Amino acid sequence: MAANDFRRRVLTAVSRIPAGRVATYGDIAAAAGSPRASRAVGNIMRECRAPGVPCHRVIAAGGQLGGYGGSPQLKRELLRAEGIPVIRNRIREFTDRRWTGTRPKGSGRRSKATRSGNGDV
DNA sequence: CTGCTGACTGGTA
DNA sequence: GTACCAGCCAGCA
Repeated sequence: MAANDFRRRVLTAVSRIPAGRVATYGDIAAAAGSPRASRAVGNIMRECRAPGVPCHRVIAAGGQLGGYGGSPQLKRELLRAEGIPVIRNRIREFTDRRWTGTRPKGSGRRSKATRSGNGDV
């Protein structure tokens, strides 16, 4: 089943995040093949059993830090140490630093309809 | 802009 | 089939 497979994709996607950049759970989920599985990604990240997976580089959407097992503030320091200034609970220039995995950043950005029946999928 | 609430989804155990 | 989770988005104050 994809249980192990999905997890592996998520871990791989996270490990692909270059230093100095950040990705959101949603981006990781999308990179894993399920753009709506952001929650599931968070679940997997929490276990964080795989090495080489900088879960601290994975943050919530909007540039928010999101959570972190044990020490959320540690995450903030780690990001800051990588060259990512964090103000309060948000990443500075987040939109410019967010790494989507393989998607250009200058692309769309909520234009209209997104949640309503848009005949997508 | 910031903060909180509410309703939703997707995957794991 | 149920419960759990480190989210995401939209709306409101």
